[in-house]
Amino acid sequence: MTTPKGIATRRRIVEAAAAEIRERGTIVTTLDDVCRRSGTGKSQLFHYFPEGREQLLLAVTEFEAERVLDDQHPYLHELTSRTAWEAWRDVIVERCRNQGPHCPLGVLIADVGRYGPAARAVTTQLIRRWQDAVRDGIEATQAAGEADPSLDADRMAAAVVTTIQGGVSVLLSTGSADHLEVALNLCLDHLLVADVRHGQR
Amino acid sequence: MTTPKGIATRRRIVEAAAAEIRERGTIVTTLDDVCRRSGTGKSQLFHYFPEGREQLLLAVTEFEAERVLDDQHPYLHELTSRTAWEAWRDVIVERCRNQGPHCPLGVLIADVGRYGPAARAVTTQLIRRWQDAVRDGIEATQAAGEADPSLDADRMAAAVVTTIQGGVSVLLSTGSADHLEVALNLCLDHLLVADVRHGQR
DNA sequence: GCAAAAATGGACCCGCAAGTACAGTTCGAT
DNA sequence: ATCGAACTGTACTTGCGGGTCCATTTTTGC
Repeated sequence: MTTPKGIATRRRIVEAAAAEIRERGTIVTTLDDVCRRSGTGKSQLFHYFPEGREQLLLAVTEFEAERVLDDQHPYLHELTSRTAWEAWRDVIVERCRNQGPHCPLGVLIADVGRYGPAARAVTTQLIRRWQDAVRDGIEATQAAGEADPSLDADRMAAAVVTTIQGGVSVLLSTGSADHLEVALNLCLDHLLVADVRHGQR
Repeated sequence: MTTPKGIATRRRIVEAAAAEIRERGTIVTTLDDVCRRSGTGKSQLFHYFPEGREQLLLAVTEFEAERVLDDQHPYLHELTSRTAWEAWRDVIVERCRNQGPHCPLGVLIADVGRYGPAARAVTTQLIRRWQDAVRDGIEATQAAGEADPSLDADRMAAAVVTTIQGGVSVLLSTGSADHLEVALNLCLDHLLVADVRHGQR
């Protein structure tokens, strides 16, 4: 049905679209932009995405969701100590600060995820998967005795994910990642068992 | 320059646009939709908003921001006791749950606030004002001895606002307000001095 | 009452971007 | 080598939505 060449082309289209959307936003990204950037024509685009724009957007959503999870994977799988959590926080904050409004995650949730129910399903699943990974981390940390054992891990994970979402949301509105940092710190303070340092920052 | 009648018309236009946007989203709301709903024609619209769509969007942003703050005002100004905080939380959660994706706040931040720097400035200011109000509440609660006095009120307020944002953001993606509730609960747990009940919910 | 300004109705224009048609080319299996 | 399927290029159509024009009606200040 599809040759390697076809697969490669399709992939190029999705990547181009994802990049374009990340850099300039969903609304302003046109199919011609995508074609230009991927070095293809509309005929290819509609060949691989017969349903047109919406279908492409969905593919981009899935692509970016995978990217986000892959990106987080190495950190999420060693969340067992306070230092690991703080390192993770630093990565997130620093990445958001650098990428600003081009953060894939932000674009994904706040932008792409609202183009039809299919895309929403993908983002919902992304949140779920992410939350699961965080939950595992919390449980591991509790097992290691570094986190408050009385906390419900899944609820705490939900709160963490929500907090990140909020930080990104504020980032998109104000351009500053400070809220993200502050709110995440608060989460960690609440999660990790109190030790010497209990002031801010 | 403008007669009462004109003011009324302008107002109708803004309200119609706001409603349309709340219900169906910014991108899909067309000027003709607004005209139809407000019972006016394009000529009026461009009479009152010579700069066109963008100017209207800005007016809507300001309008909705004011609505949100007015809506919150009665609750925000008596945040002094644990019960008051919990009542406030309930109002927010319940309101979001009912309105679902039509929550003005959510649309405002995640949707409208991204159409041009002017609108973004308005949402930024909204966040700032809201955060200030929450901060006042936190300080009052601390003074009343019901909140952890070692917390930096402004930072805590930032975290609270961020959390709400996140909850709304997740709501828009998944349609569920559960994350909002869980995350807000966690915030309150962290803010209010520990008492008898320390489990979840 | 009456000019001037404000308000309104509705037809019109125009550009853009999504989507289509179709012809031509490359590939891959036999 | 060849035939059919997969792939690609280009030119086109079309609908929609932002924005304009102007003629007409209403309101306001005096």
